[in-house]
Parts: sequence; structure tokens; C-alpha cells
Amino acid sequence: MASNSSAVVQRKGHSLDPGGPGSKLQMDHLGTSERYSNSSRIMEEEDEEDEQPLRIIRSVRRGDGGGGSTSAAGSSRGLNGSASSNGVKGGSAGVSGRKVEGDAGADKKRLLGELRAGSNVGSSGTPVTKKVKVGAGVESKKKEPDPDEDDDDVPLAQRINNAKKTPPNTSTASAAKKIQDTSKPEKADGLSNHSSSNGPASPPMSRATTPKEGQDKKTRPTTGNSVPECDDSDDDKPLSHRKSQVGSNGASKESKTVMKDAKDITAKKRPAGPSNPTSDRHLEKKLKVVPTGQSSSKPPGSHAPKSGSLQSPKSMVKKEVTSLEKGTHKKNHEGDDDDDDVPLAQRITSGSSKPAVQKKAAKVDKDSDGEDDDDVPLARRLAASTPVKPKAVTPLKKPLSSSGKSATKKVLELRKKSKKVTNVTSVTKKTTKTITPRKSNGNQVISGGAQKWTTLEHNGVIFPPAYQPHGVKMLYKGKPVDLTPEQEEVATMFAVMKDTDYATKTKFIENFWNDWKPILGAKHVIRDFEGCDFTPIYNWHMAEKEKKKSMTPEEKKRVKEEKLKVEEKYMWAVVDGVKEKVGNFRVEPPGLFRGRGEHPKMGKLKARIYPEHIVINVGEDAPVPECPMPGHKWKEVRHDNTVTWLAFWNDPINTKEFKYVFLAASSSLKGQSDMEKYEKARMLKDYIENIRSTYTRNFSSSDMAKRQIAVATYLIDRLALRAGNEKDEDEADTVGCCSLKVEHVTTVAPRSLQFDFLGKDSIRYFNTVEVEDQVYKAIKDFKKGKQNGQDLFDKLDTSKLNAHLKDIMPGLTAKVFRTYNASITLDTLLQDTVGSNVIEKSADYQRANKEVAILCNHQRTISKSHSSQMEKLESKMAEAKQLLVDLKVDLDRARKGKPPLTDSEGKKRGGNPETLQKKIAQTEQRIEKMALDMSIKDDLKTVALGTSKINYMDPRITVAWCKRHDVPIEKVFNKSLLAKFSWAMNVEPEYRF
DNA sequence: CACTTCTAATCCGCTGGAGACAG
DNA sequence: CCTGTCTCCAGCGGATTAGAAGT
Repeated sequence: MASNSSAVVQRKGHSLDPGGPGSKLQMDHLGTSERYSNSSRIMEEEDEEDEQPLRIIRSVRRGDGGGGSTSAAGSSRGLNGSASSNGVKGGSAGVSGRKVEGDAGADKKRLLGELRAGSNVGSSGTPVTKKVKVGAGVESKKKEPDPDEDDDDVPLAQRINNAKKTPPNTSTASAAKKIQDTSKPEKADGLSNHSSSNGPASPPMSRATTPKEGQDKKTRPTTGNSVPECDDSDDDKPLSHRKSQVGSNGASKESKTVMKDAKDITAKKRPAGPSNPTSDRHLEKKLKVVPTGQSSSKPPGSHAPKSGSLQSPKSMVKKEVTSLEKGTHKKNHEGDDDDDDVPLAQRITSGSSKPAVQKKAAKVDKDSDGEDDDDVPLARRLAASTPVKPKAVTPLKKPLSSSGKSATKKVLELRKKSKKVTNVTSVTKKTTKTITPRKSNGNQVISGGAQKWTTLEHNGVIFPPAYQPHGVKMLYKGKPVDLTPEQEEVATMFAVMKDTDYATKTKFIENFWNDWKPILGAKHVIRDFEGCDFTPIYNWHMAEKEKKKSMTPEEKKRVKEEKLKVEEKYMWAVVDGVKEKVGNFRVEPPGLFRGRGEHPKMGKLKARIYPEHIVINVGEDAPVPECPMPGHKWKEVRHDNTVTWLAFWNDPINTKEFKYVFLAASSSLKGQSDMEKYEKARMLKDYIENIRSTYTRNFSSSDMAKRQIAVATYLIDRLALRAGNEKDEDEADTVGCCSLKVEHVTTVAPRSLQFDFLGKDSIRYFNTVEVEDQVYKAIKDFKKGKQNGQDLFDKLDTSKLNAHLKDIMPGLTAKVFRTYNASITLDTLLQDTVGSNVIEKSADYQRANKEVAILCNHQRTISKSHSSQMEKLESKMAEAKQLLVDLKVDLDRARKGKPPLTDSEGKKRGGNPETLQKKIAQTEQRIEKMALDMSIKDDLKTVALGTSKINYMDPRITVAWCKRHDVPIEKVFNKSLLAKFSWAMNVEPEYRF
């Protein structure tokens, strides 16, 4: 039993290291209890009552089916190869810029979102790069047959910038420029109105153009208006291109302008756009303006479930807990997962549910001033503005923090009590980390501390099953070969990957052969790789797969249940008395290493891991997990409560690295660090102006190191680049800001920079951005006298950069800028929500989410079936439209008493006017929905929204937005996200990042 | 070292079309 | 014969997992 409260960890004030374990911020303002609602709930009673106070709204959708059981076959990837992946990720080429500007008339169609709108259709062609993922592993694949893929090459990054881009007005030369800042829409108004229906239907936005994707060209049977097309131009391009490129062809600009209303939208939004890091300023303005109704400063606790009422402690506890944890609560019991029927959304929404009306207020403001700023280069603006710290900005926070505390304490206490209730072991809840208040002046006290938990119990890890020889003989020079099980196992690993790109890569084959050869032994019949034919094994594998697939549902279910039964005990850990889900409790199965991109180690044998390789971390008083493999034992058992891992082993591929077993994302330990991450990013808000003015000042510093830091910081801030650590020879050749090489950045007169490099995971970052003159000049200087292959920032590395950043703000590192810019962008863009119903609002959200994804360069490959799917939709749309026309004719005739016409198949149509009218309405609705679906689909074909949602956008922004707009949270967060972000569910509707 | 971030692969429920059948 | 309803099933896409790659 232990220490209850003590569990709390304190952290010292040291600086936080970003990644570092110890770093934690304090979360002052969070509303207390709410914080950790997550995970764990011990099972005990989960009363359904939890319903908590709030729930009101209707629940939404179907029950997420959710697979409660997580398990799933974990087939080792190694074995199932399948999938042909294609490499191409990016979108098509074309350049487009997003056009800004809006015509007044625009309706709010924004549905489609600015994205589409923004995109310019007309842009003229542009560079087309082909594989997006260049170096990536994929690359070699010859182009996929699939048409879609090929084209899109334009990187995400580009698109981003466009957002800002050129002003409508400027026709001229500006066009030539690429990107940025310049533009701003003039008219704000157009936008604001929204028609009721909006969006969806309005396909009007015609996308005039033809689809860019090369292949697509397939006939699009139907109508022209399918919304989707227009954007294509943009969309096809790699994200990065989208925004920035605007100007690439001057002509296009203008034309674009004309395009759809979307522009307006864009315009509006634009200011906030990802590309403008400065958006926060707007924010500030807005904040001031704000709110009608609810005062922003509600005490944190206010939303909390009415625990206030007096009740027996126990009951109180329960309530608090439940309401907070709600979603997850029940989960603990395995079975329960599914049950959380209570939609979080309800709870959430209910709390606040006020119509969102207010939103717009701010808008105007924004448009007018905000926009202006945009034209001004960021730096300049900054410079102009006072260098002073903007603390004022965050009015909301402060109040919260103070009040929040006490509440928090309460909660904590409650929790402790609750613990007792549950008899789960002793322990206390860890929840209690202490929270230090943030000082009002912006200096925050950073709490830190090493202790992460007080008690920790778990069952260790589960190992993949031993290899089962199949006995299928591969061929060597046409003849069947006998292999020992060990040899066969490795051969099978390779055989199974036949239809992946890896199978054709020289490096992969070479590494595989080098690792397999010794297993075969010097005297083996197989002397070389060339004579090997793995087809028989491959066929066997495919047959097995087929067999598995064709099992009856009952069999599948049985298998699944059996697996679950075996794994169940490994799925949970008890941390400070609370049952928490474990993240990956399965040891990675042996296989061939699948490095991304042109990884030098791809194809190497990833050996099987045994207990002797594994170090277990468990509470001192807890039982040591039993070693599941008879006759083996753990390498070591530790009791280190300063770390959160439950186990780790050395990565067999990169022996210097480790693989860890952590708690799941929904655990409170993770939730807490997640929150701290966002709090740190929010803290940056108070320093950002100062930082910007500082680096702007140093653009022309005579000290080269200083200059490089200034420029690098600028790039990280503006473009959300990653830090760019140094990498070893045996790692993929990818870069980030600090590791950019001379050839990765090209200066484009008069003052633009073109970035083209492979970033994390070998995802291409291709973007052209207009920068301040000083930056442009500085980059030229940095390149001077250097050859390709040399570091652009030779006086800089990530540790120097981060050290510098830490001097400015405690705990600040390069990656914080990504979180900050992503969240502030989302927050700002969401202020422009104009949708009139849930569907439209969700579309608005997606649009904002998309901007963030573009900013972060989160790409995804266009699905192979994308174009055919779009065609199908289009033809359906055409059919529906024709039907509409026919129905109207019929209605007309019916009213005049004329007999109905016959349809194309000779059948009589018709009916009475009422029926017809009803059908017409239905059809119209269907068309609207289709148009919206199509546009969204097309819009998102190259953008992955998930990553930013999971890692970069403060969930409280989303939750608050849902509350303000009465959108059920389930519309934007799936079950996993709801669990992961349970700590954010109780924010007040007025929360601003 | 420890932990976060990311894309690809895989899983799995939902949607909607086809066919059978009833009214 | 026509229309509506229900079941079955394939395909689509969102949800999850895996595990690589960053910080």
C-alpha cells in the first residue's frame, strides 16, 4: 500500500528536455481532476451511472464497433508480405497555388474547404516530379501500374505556402512570385455569409479543370461539375507544393482567382494558415474580441461534473472518476471496452453546448487586420511589432490555473480514496503529480522529477510462437532443396516478401544473402542467391493466407478468442494501483528488416528475441513477471521508477538502440506527458514574438554561428521543419533543418527558397517559399564556397540549436515549434467555422486539420483505387442529376395533367406530384451529400490527417470547439483518440490554445 | 537512453448492391 | 408486374497495430 499520495512526483525545476524523460511541465491550468481521467480505471465498479452529468446530446453514430479486443493477429509483418506498396506518395504534379482571394459572391461553400478552393486549378503545369518518396524504399518500384500514383508528385509542403500567397489583386509580377505572404483577401465579407445549405452541394465551385492526374483522365462520365475535379490540380501535387507554389505560373494565378468561391474562404482562413506562423497574433486579437456568452475565465473546475454536491466520499469519488474517465473507464475489463456506450461527446457537449454563434465575431476583425499583415513578410512584421513578450495574450489560462489547483487537489484526494475502494493493490495513484503553477509573468516553473511511478506491476511480454517448419522445398537451380528449419525460416521470410518492393532491391537482397549464407553453412548446396527460386514457398504462403481468409466466421472467432485468452494477462499493468493498458506487449517476431527509404540495412535478418535479451522493469515489491519461455530467464530485472518502460531489449539491427515496451497511449502516464507537451507549446506563445524578433535581428549578424541559428530557427518556425539530428552512415540518408545540405536548398530569385530533401521516413519535402530578403541572402552566403554534400549550416547542430532555444525559454527545443504551430493553426482556423450543421462543421474541421497536416508535411500515398473511385462517384452523381432532371419534367407534366414520359429503357415513369416532389427533394439531398463527399475525398487523397491529430494538435482545442459548436466529439475523434485524450475532455468551451 | 512521431500494413465493421421473396 | 424488405457479400475505408525513425 503504499504511499498514496506520495506517489506524486515532483519534478524539479530543471529545464525540460524534450524528449527527455524527466521533463515535465506543470500543468497548471488544466482543470484539475480532469486531467488524468484516462485510462485506467480499475475495474471494480463501473457503474453505469457514470453517465455523468452531462450527457445530453444524442449520441451519435453507430456504435463504434470498435474492436474491443485489440488483439488481432499480429501477424508478423515479416511474414505477410503482400501488399504491393507503391511508393509514390505524393500527389501529382502540377503546380498550383492556392489562390486566395475571394470573390465576394462566394458562398460559403466552404465546405470543401479552402483547400480545395485554394487550390488553384489552373495552374499551369509544373514540375512534375515523379516519385514522391524518392529515396524511399519504394522508389525502385517501377511505376505502379496504377495511374494515379504516378502523378502526384508535388510535395505537401508546397501547398502550404500557398495559402498565404499572393493577393488577388496583384496581378502582375507578383504572379511570378511564388508564394507567400503577399496576399490577402480583401473582402472579408463574401465569406461570411454562408448559405444555409452550403457546401456540399455547391459544386459549383467548379473545378474547371481537368484532372491532373494523368491517368485519370479517364473519362469522367458525368458532369462536369463534380466538385472534385477542380482541386485536383492542387491535390495532386504533393502537399508541399500546394500552397506555396502559387505563383509558379503567373497566369494561373489570375485565373484562379476567378475560380470558386472557395477562394473567399481561403482568404479568410488564410491568415491563420499554417504558413503563417504569425497567426497567433490574429489570435490574440480575436481573443480580445470574443465571446459573447461565456466568460472565458471559468474556473477549471466549473465544468467538472457536479461533484460538488455532497455525497459520501465514496460516491463522490465515483462520480468524479467516472465522469472524467468516462470513456475509458470501463475498459479495463476487457469486455468492457465496447461498452462505453456513453458517448463522450454527449458528455462533452452537454457541458457546454452552446451554439456556436459567436465564432464569427472575431472573424471580421481578423479579416481586416489580420490580413494586412500577411502581406508583410513575417520578419518584418515582427520586427515592427514590439519585441516585448506578449503575455497578455493568454487571458484564459491564468484564471484557470489558479483555480484549477485546488480542484485538482480535491480530485486527487478523491482518487486516492477511490483506490482504496478498488482493491487493486496498494498503491496510490500516480495521478498526482504535483502541479506547479505557472507564474504569471511567463516564467514558468518547470517541475520535473525523476520519479514516474510508485508501484508497478505487470506480466512481462509475450513471445511470438516458435517457428513451425512447413517443409515446402524451394528450388535451387531448378531442383528442390532440403533446408533445416532454421534455414527454411529465413528463406520463408524472404519468399513472403516477393511482391513488395523490397524483393527487387539490390541492397535488400545483398543484406539478406549475407545473413542467410552463414545459416546455410559453407557446404550447403545453395551457393549463391541467383540460383534460388523461392516460388514454392511463396505459393505455400499465399495458400495459407487464403486458407485463413476462408475460415468460417465461427472459426475466426474461435481463433481470435484463443489468442485473446493467451494474451490477456499481458495486456495490462497496474501502475500506482491503477490498471493501465500496455502498449506493445508482444516481442517483435524475427523477420527481415524493412528500413524505410534507401536504408543501408534493409533485408538484414532481425533475429529472434529470447528472454535472455530482455530487461524487465517492475516495482520492487511487485512479483517479477514469469518468464513465459520454459527454461529461459530474463536478462535482468530492474526496479527503476524514473522511467516508464516495462521492458526493453536491444534492437538486433541497430545494436546500439533499444526497443521498449511502454504503456498504451490511453494510459495516464502517457496522457500526462502529452498534456505537458501541449502546455510547453502553449508556453511558447508567450515567447514567440520575442524569439521572432531576435532571430530577425540576427539574420544579419556578423557572427556566422549566430546567423545560422537565426536562420535555422526561422525555418523551423516558419516551415515546421524537424530539427535534423546528425545521422550515422548506417542509417537512411534523411535530413532535417540542421542537417540540410547545400543541394537541398536552392535560391530562387528574387527571394524564394526551394527546399527539396528527404525528411523523416524518407518522405520528400519539396516546397518553395518566399522568405525575407535577409534570409535569402543569408542562405546564399551559407552556400557560398561549399559543395553539394556539405552542411548548409556548418556551424550548427541540433544540440547547439536546442541549447540556444533553452536559453530563451525553459524546455524549448526545435520540435516544440511544430507542436506550437500545428496547434495554433488549428485553433485559429477553427475560429472560422461556418458550417451550419454537424456535417458542414465537421468538414470545416477537416479542412483545418488538413492545413495542419500540410504544414507538417504529413503525406500519404494516393490509394491505388482513388481515380476509379472518383469516377464511380462521378458517374453516380451524373445519374442522380439526370434523375433529378427527369423527375422535374415528370413533376411538371404531372401538374399539367400530362402523362409521364418513359425512361430510357422504355419504362413509364411518373407518379403523383407529391411523390415526385418528395423524390426530388431526396435526390437533391443525395446529390449534395455526394458532392461534399467527393470533394472531401479528393481533397484528402494525399494528406494524412491522422498524424497531426494524434501528435500535434492540442486535443483541448478540438474538444472546446466541439462544445462550442455542438458537434459530437465522436465526429472528430475515434475511439482510440477519445481514450488517448480523455485528459482533455473537460476543457471549457472557451479554451484557446 | 528514453520517449515521441510516423507511415505502412493489416484488421474489421459498415455500406450498399444483388438477389430472393413477400405483398 | 411492380415495389418494398431482408439477407448475403464484396469492397471500401476507417481504426489499429507494427515497428521504424526521429528527438
